[in-house]
Amino acid sequence: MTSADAPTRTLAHPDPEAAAALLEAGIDEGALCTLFGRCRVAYDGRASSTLGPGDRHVMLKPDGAALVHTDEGQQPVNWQPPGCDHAVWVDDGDLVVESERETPDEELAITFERIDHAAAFDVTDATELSLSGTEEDLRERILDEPDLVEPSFTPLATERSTAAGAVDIYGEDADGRTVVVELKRRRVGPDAVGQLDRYVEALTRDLHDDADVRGILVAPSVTDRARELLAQKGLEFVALEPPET
Amino acid sequence: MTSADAPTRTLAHPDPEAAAALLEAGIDEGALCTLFGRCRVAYDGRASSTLGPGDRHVMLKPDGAALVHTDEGQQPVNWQPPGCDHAVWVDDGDLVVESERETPDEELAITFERIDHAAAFDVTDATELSLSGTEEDLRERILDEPDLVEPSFTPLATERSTAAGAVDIYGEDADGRTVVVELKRRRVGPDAVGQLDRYVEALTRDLHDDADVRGILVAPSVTDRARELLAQKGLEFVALEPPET
DNA sequence: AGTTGCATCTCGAGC
DNA sequence: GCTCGAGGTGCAACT
Repeated sequence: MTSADAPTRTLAHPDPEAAAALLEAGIDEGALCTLFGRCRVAYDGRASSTLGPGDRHVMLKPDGAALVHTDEGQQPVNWQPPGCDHAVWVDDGDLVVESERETPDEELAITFERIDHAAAFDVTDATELSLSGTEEDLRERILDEPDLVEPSFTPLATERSTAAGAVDIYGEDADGRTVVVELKRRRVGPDAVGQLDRYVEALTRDLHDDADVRGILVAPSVTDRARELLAQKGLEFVALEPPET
Repeated sequence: MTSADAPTRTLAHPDPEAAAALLEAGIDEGALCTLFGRCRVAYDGRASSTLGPGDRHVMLKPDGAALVHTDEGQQPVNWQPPGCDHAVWVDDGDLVVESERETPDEELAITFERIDHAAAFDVTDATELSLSGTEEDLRERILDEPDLVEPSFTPLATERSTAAGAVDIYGEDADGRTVVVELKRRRVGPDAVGQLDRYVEALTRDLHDDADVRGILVAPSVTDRARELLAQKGLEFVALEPPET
């Protein structure tokens, strides 16, 4: 492991200048950089926020993302999306990390009054995540075995576009009636009913032949309120989960 | 800074046993722990996923959250929510980090074949984020100055409950007609129209006096499709943003 | 514990 | 670039 590769560089309790040098080099080289220490954070863009002094972990990604994590929560307390430009400097003895973008105009500024740790990691990761149990898996399950929706259900198209958007599965029932199927990988609430209702209304309008269009919500389960809404709208529910594999 | 405090402990290129010892101690003491190195990841719970070998940054929080970050994206490629139990051991020469919870039963397993860096940070952060530009700010703006919705609009309640859920602002117009206002802090699409429509229908039903209920969507702007849906449903739109401060 | 809706949601696909 | 909907969404408030 030669220093020319310099795959990982760390500094314990660096002064602001040393930390800034490490970060600048790391950002320049496409490294993933981290900081830990006591800092204040200010954000302004789609909204605005300020955060007083506290110990936090900061990550700067080579794609321009920035993350500020406290000791709690899965979500960062402050962040900046990929595509931002990171900049670092020393202001009045404090290390300042700024990450900004345009469209929308957003800026995140982190001011460290104490730096416990700084690091730059060379990172390569071409591997893609393999995920199962998604809505797409549920769709494939139904296309494989349409009777799971109801006997003699016939899928005719997926992602069929309507004036209200694309419906998950478009098909017809044993009597030749048009059926709109909306899929959800998990238990559904009122929003999913509204979505299905929009599609059914749009399709009824599109077909303009007064033939009633059936709407079926397919999900593992429904909340009470969603079930009431379904009844009100004359829509149906079929309990079905994505396959386990 | 004494070793009894041990506020920050780091290891460069530790062997699996040393890393495991650091992590175990850090988890035990409520420290925020990080790892960087080449690893594989497997998740099983609400869905299932696998991720082949690659360089990633792993964070274990004292509240039980776990985050696996690659070089790209704001979101972790794998994670575990707060409330999980972290466990660490060495298996066949590899460091294994596992984080699991029940309700729902979920498990995340990270296997390191190379460890570049391990750290444990003592972290305290009582500071709360101050955020502005939210939907609540928009609501307060309207309650302060109801004419922003329309002249002589009178708010009567916020979060008024209906059979379809709580409406943002419930009030009446200059003619005494019931008005339902749905607020959005940013540009709205079809989903927001569906939401407003649900509330208007529920309230019309609740009041059961055939007095028509007006529905007004208040947001910075609307998409074309949402505008069409509003027209179809006989709902209205008022352009208004959250205050800048 | 379950439900509901907001979020600086993020992210990807389609247009 | 915008739009739309999925997401292992997370998250807080409320029941």
